[in-house]
Amino acid sequence: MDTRSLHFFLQLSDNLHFGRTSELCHISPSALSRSIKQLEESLGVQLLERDNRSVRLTHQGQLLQSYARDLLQQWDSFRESLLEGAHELQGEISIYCSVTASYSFLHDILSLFRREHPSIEIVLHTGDPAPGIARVLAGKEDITIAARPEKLPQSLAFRRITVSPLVFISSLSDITQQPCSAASKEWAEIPMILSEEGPIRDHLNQWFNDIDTTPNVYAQVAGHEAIVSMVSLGFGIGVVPKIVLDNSPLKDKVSIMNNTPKLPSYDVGFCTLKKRLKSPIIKAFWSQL
Amino acid sequence: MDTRSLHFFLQLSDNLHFGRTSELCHISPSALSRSIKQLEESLGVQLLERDNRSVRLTHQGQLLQSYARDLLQQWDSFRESLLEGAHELQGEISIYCSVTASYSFLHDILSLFRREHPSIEIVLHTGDPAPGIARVLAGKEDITIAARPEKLPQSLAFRRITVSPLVFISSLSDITQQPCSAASKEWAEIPMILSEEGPIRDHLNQWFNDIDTTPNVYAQVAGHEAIVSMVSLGFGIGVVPKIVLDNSPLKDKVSIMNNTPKLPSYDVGFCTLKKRLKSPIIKAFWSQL
DNA sequence: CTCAATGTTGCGTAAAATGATATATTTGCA
DNA sequence: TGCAAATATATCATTTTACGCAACATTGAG
Repeated sequence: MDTRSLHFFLQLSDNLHFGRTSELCHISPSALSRSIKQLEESLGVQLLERDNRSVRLTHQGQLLQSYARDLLQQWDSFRESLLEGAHELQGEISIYCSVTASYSFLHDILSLFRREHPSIEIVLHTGDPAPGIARVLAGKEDITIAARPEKLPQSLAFRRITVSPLVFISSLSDITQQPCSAASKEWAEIPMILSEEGPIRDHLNQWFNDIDTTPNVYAQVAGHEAIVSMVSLGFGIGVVPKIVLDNSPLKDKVSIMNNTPKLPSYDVGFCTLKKRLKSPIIKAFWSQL
Repeated sequence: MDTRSLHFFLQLSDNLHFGRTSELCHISPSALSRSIKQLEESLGVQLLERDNRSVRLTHQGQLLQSYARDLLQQWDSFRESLLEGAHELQGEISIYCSVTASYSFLHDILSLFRREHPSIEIVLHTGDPAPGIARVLAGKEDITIAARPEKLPQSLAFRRITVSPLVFISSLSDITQQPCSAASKEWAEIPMILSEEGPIRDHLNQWFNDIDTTPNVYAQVAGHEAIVSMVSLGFGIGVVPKIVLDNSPLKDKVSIMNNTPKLPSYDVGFCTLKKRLKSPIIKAFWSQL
């Protein structure tokens, strides 16, 4: 079945005349005759009773007439609705980031994006940003907000949002001595609250290595917010990007330590697969950053 | 749009893999690729985002997926219903005859026909049988019950039901003298109630011509039943087929006259266009007679 | 860095559709 | 009764379209 044949049939069923119909359809009479015959064969029923002088619809022909009318009309409507919808981008975009990021950067960006592309649904997952890049690589998410890793896979596109220094934090009420220089061996004794994985953990491992010390890991947690929480309770010293602290309701409960050597800065930004940028939806989001 | 392309698209949208889909559809990958591309062009929207490694549906693709599923399923259902309906004859058959005919012959025939072909609708028009044949010739009716005319047009098929003598009838209470022989000149005085047209009128004209008389026409009416009615009221003498009298509730109010010369018999039967017998519905009716 | 996987494109061939013409049949008219 | 017009269909040469094979471009994995 194709729409062309149905159009021919409809036209023919209206004026019941092969010659006139073939002119209206801009085909030769023989082509029309064959088209109808073929339609009848594909359906297995006779649609028209032909006489050398007249043409009339059979019962099945009448049924097809009304059915085909509906079908074609609905198909046209559907096609139009597709085209209308094509003018504005539609679809879904999934974003993975930390709670902090969703509060700080993402809110403004999403509200702007929503205004520009109201038909794109945004699926937001929050959690520990450390596995964000892995999730993007695995295709589980379109975009993540994450720290730029040491070596960015070539398949990834990265757009920096901000640079935030990594800071050591300790509880205000903590009576533990605060080491200030790399020479101090007291680091080995101080309980540390660290990320399980991710660039920060890598940096810290390097940092401890530089001062020839092995950290005394009190707890490994997932999520920067949890680190702040545990530090504020006096469980130990933690390391978080300063921006996490700025957005934390517990920021008054902890203090920033001024250690040397400094940790590298936390390069935070959007991250997606380069090939996903070919998708108009992702591209629209990306180009708005 | 044709159903084949839609089937391809549906299969592809399910497993999102050109290679596997092309095998399932028994076509080459290139044919599949081109078919989808063509579908996209005909709709004016992109249905799938292709990557050399993956395929995913766009928003419009998802819309088409659900639409096409419905469309194809409904089309299949419709096709089946057409085929089911094709086993038994369906349609309409229009019959024109006199009230008498519908009472006498038609009832039994129609009840049998109805039992054999319950899906054929019967449209019954009753009236003066004289114009019946003209109506059939004009295509206004499929079948009529009528007297066989002197010269039957070649395009008509005729199947006799019965032969009924034409009889003169007069009112029982009528005091007018009843002429019994052709010699009588009194015919010219007797008021006659005649059909407007039709074979009976032709026969009567001939009959009066044979006895060298011109009828005194009191009334020209349409419909045999009306003649009986007027005769019974004593308005004059009429001529009707005997079968009309047999089926008339007024048959006790009139008497049959025994005149000479006799009128020819009324050859009554079914009549239809020969070419209409090619229609299975008409043929079914005809072959049942 | 090479290899395998995958969608797409070029090209030659096969199939299908098309239009012009011829044909069979019927209707209308002289 | 016979002839011309009308009409759907069969036939055949031509054009258009679809198809499959092979080659290609791109990408991801080991």
